[in-house]
Formats: sequence, structure tokens, C-alpha cells
Amino acid sequence: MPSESILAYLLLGLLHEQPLSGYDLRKIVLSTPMAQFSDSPGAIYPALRRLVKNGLIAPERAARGGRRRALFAPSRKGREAFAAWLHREPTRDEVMKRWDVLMLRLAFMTGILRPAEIARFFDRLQLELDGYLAELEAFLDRQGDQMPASARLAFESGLTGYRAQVAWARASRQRLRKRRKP
Amino acid sequence: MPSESILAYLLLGLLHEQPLSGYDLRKIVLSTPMAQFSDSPGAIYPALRRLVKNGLIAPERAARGGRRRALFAPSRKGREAFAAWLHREPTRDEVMKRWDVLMLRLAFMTGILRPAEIARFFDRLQLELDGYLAELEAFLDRQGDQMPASARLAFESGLTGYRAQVAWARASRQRLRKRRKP
DNA sequence: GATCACATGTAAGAAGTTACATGATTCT
DNA sequence: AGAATCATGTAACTTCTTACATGTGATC
Repeated sequence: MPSESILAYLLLGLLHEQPLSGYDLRKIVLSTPMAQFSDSPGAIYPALRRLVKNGLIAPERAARGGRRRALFAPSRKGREAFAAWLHREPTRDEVMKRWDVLMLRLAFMTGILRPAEIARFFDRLQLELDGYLAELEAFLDRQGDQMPASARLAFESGLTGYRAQVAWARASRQRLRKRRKP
Repeated sequence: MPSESILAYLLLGLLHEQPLSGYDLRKIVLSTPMAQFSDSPGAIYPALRRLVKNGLIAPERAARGGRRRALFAPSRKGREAFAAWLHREPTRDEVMKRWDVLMLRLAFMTGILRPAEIARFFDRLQLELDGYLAELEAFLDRQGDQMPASARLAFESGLTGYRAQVAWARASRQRLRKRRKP
């Protein structure tokens, strides 16, 4: 079962709400601030064709009178693959290098995962976040003195960012709990 | 003049302090938390060869008795190219999608750029950061209500992160000013 | 002498980038 | 009709990933 690219999952997720064309998808990706993903036709159209080839989406003949537009909708297999992707537990590696992907997964969870599963995502996230933050702080203790001034500033940018995310995760988790028993 | 890949600039920067082998570079990248960059041999060795081909680094014959190790050091052209890279002004696009690259540049500045130039980097950074944050907040005002709950959380993670970076940038800029007149 | 860590490399393939190409439809 | 925009696509190139290959010096 070939794992899809991030962009492919993004497209697959967008298609869950309604059938869309490649052009629609490009516009959405372009106008959505949370996606630093590619809106170039050279990325989107090949990704769509891969999804079709793998049976995760299927073209819908749009009888719409206007221009030719190939609308795509996820297949059952596509929905399953997407749900499986959302179910993946956040790893330390993702926390370190692919925070954007974690947030992309989170963004799509409502309506597909149950609240308890979203809570589990947050639990895992907090665990790995805390662990990584501890690593960073240990590194600062060991190496902080020897770092050039600007390197230290850059490092502190990272620290600051992760500390903010820890606070965000705690607050979000809290809010989830409240919403479930209002 | 072909612009190098990010990884190539990272290697070029590391070589500024002392001649290193590909293996050394891999170990440094692997053990340094601020780099989410690749430490795989399939990325590093080709990148080194590109740098050699472009005349930015040159091998040093290490007469060291031990194992064969190809040590590389930056050429004059390499130092110039690296300084030019550090001099690039932060763009909105980089603030949005390549924060890691901006921090990589910052990390290497001490000793190569003058304090006033580093201050300028921060000024530009604050400008683009403020601008982008305003964009995000405007987006939230417009679309916030219609966002699914988890999408909203993911969006807020971004907001939180950028707000933290704004504070970090302000504090860092402040510290720079102090350090210059102690 | 066998084995392990060091050190460098390559081959195949995935995926994205830039830039261009091509029609169709709507607008003026 | 001519221009602009919609909509899809392709070609060439770059870079990274994964996985394997190779040899050498150190270690037991």
C-alpha cells in the first residue's frame, strides 16, 4: 500500500467536503494561509493523477454546462486511507521536523475522528512535545555557552516556538474536554 | 550563478569554522537540534560534490595518518557566496514557509556580518512578521466562524507560534542594541 | 582473522519547481 | 473578433529518500 505524499493527503482531505476540480484545489491551497503547500499545477495535477491511479479518488463527470472541469471525489478506499492517515500517532520526528503536517492532520479531524480520538492525538502530541523540549533545554545547558551569539538567538527562537506550542496544546486539550461536557 | 540548495549553504557554513569531512558534517547535522536538514549520505555527498564543482569549496589533502578522509574548506568564492546568502533580506514568503531557513541564516551571522547588518535582518524580519500576523488575524476574522473546530485549533497553533516569534524578535533586537554599547 | 565502526559513494525513484503549451469559454 | 481568464497538462531539472555497495582501519 503506497503511502501518499503530504500534498496528496491535503487534496484528499479537501475533496472530503465536496467534489472539486484541480483548479478549485489550487485556488483553495493558494488562498488558505495554513498551507505552505504547493499550489503549482506541476504539483497538483500529477498528484491528482496518482490518487486516481491508486484508486483513492475518482473523476465525476460534471454535466455542468460551462467549461470542462474534471471534478474528483474520494472513493471508499480513499476515505479509509485518509482516516488511517488522521489516525497516525504523532511521532517525535514529526514534532521536530514536520509540525506543519501534524497541524494539517489536526485541521481535518473534525467530522472524521471522534472526540476521544482527537484527545488521544493531543495526549501523544503533548508527550512528544514535552520530550523534545526537554532535549532542547538539555542541549542548551550543555552547549549554550559555546554558541555564537546569533546561533544562540536562532536556537532561542526554536525554544520559544516550542514553548508556545506546549501552552497551546495544553489549552486546546482543555477546551476539548470542556466541549464534550458542556 | 546557480543558487545553492539550503543543505549546501548549511554545509558551507559549517565549513567556515574548520575543514571537515563529509562524515564529520553528517555527524554535526545529526547531533544538532536546530537542523531539520538531511544527514543522509545520499544528500550530503552529492551536495559536497556540487559545491566543489561550483568552486565554492575545495578538498584539502589530509595527510593525517588515519583513515582516508576528504576534508573540505570554503574557497574565497565560497565565502563570498555564503556572505551574500546571509545578506539576503527576509521575505514574506520565507517568514510564511521557510522560517527554518531564516533561523539557519541567523545562526551563522555572528563573525561574518556586522552587528548593524544583523540588526537590519531583525528589522526586516519584524516588518514581515507583523505583516503576516496581521494577514492571519484578518483571515481569522473573516473565516473563523466557519472553520471546523479542529481546523480552528490548528490555525491557532500557527497564530500562537507567530505571536511567540514576534515577541522573540522584539526581545532579541533589544538585546542586540544593548550588547553593542555595554 | 573476523568483525565492527568508519567513511564514502551510487543507483533508482519520488516529488516538487519553473516554465511553457494548449484549448475552451467568457467578456468587451 | 480579440483579449482575458479558466483549466489542464507536460517537459526538463533539481534535490532528497531509501537502500545498497565498497573498502579500510581498528578491535577482539
